[in-house]
Amino acid sequence: MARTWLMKSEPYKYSFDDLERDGRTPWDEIRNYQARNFMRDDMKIGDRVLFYYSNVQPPGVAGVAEVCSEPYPDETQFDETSNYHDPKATRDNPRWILVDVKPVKKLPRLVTLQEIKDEPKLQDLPLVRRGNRLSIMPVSEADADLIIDMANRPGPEDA
DNA sequence: GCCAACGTTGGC
DNA sequence: GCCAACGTTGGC
Repeated sequence: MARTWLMKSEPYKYSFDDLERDGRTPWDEIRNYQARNFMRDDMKIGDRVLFYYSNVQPPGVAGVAEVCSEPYPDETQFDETSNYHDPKATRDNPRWILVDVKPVKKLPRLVTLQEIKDEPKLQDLPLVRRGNRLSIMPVSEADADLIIDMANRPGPEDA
């Protein structure tokens, strides 16, 4: 049974438009064990992904993507010139594992964090809970469906 | 730019 | 294995 995930990206580094241009991308540079474990242990090809814009004004969900590879090592951990180089990682014993993601559809508009906070049905989303710093988190099918649905309705500022 | 809330590191 | 110090995330 396919699941849904929310994955954060800073759009000035990598946006949904970039993903559409590239066709697919390795979800690299994740250096958090919990986020890695989701990719390594729980994600399956075909799982749905909500592509979330963080660290911008306003933050929110911009598009739908899909997991499109088995887990494999993040190349940036082996690159000594990268900020994400991990001296303790080796080819035989890689520490950071990722999956590839491909675009499905850009949402008609951004569903903002504020809207998600204002929606009573979405209060169980890890995103709106205190101290959420996870860059990858599971989302229930119902919550994901609702967020996608919200993108097809007018935003609060259009009301 | 600030800072709260977290995760990680390393000395002990 | 504890925990203080430090670094990072990310909304505001």
